Amino acid sequence: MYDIKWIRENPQEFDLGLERRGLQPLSEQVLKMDKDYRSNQTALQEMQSKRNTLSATIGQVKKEGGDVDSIMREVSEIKDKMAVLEEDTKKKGDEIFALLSSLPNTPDASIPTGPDESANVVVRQEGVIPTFSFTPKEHDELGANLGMMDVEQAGKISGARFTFLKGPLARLERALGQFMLDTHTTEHGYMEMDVPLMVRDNAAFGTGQLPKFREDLFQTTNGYWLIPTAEVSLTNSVAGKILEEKDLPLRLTALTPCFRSEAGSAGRDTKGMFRQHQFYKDELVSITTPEDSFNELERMTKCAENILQKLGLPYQVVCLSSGDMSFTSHKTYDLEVWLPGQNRYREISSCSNCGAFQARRMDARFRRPGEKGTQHVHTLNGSGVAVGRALIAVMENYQKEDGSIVIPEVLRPYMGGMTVIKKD
RNA sequence: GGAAAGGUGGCAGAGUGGUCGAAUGCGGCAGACUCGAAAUCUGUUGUACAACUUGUUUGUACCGAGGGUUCGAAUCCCUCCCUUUCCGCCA
Repeated sequence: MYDIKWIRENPQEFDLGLERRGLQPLSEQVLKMDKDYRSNQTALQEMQSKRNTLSATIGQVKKEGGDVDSIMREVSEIKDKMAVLEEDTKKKGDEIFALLSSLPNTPDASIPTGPDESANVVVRQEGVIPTFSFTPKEHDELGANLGMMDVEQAGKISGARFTFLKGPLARLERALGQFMLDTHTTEHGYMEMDVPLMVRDNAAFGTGQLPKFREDLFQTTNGYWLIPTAEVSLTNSVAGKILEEKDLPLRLTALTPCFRSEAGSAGRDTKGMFRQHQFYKDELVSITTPEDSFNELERMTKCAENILQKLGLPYQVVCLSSGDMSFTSHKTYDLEVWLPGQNRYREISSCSNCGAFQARRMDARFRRPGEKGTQHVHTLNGSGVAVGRALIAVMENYQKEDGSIVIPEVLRPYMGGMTVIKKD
């Protein structure tokens, strides 16, 4: 959500941001709407002021036993005019709000401009891509051969994009989630949170899923939205609040299931459990001051990277281009993990600085000591990391020729000391 | 799900149609007293938007949310949300 005052002061910057997003300039239209709205508002306020004064006079005169008929008639006339103006003003205000809330965040000056992922820039690559003396298999084949992954049966009871995991493989997924959560809370200073998985409209609006992306979400029969990421609940934990500067940054993490309809991705990644309607993800959220948010983005990305490093998974960090970034983001780094079975890097995490974009939508503010008024906080979110995809990455990177999977050192304590998963 | 009582400023808590943005207490901030602190005393203390003469200015809105009644609503009416208590059900 844009700050209308900022648009008034930086119309050309506003248009440039839209252009980099592949959209038409709008500043002229927005400023015209804004001007009309404000002149309406001023006229309306003058009427309200007059009405208030006259009404107060009525009270006064009545007390003194005077005659109030003529004043009441006067107020009546004002009221009639007000009703019309009021309606028009509300309409104008709603139109501006609807337009502004449908526009994506401005891309930061530091990120590449481009229409889509082709313009993304690889920032760095870490880890060693493993070599195999055999042709490495994809995770779904490995899982099926082990007898621990059943997509077919899941399809029978739930349809496409669901999976059963069994035995040690199910435990490995749980181990990954616990390992991530423990690492973020004990080493990275994040506070563990347990959050609602179902939210109302206003929360989904706050983080930017609504109104534009409702078709990507699942909704219950009584109107709740299933969270597509814990970002929704974690970030909205400060919705409507005025925080103290000394309490920032807030660093929050939660391990939750995520629910996505995957409406726009029919036919993509249909094999195995790469793209599911339901998956676990450890989410990181930071609430910061405006001056700290860019440093926090670097820090958050490192926290997510640390998980992949500890797991011994090779990956690259990609700075997303203006055309590939999500709706709410100001700057985004994706972490792409190496998948030997697919022989390429695939997204496993996305860390974004949303600036004040979400904070304005949910009215999350902070106060500086000694300063009057409030400012919106900056919000950041990142996957730290997607658990289902981490499972895939571990399976494919740690596979042996006989189809067994070596368990990474850091996960063994979570696996009761088990070192390898093999068919029994 | 049934019944009842409620939702007021950072917190507690008055206010049931007319200078109520809202008493009072606590907290916060500033000052006095003090070598300093505590106690005490004095003052001050919400948010957002708009306007212009950009000011310790003026106006408007905000007492859970949205509607309504009225010349005038924190106060009356309707709908919704939330909280608490009791009952029922339940992991």
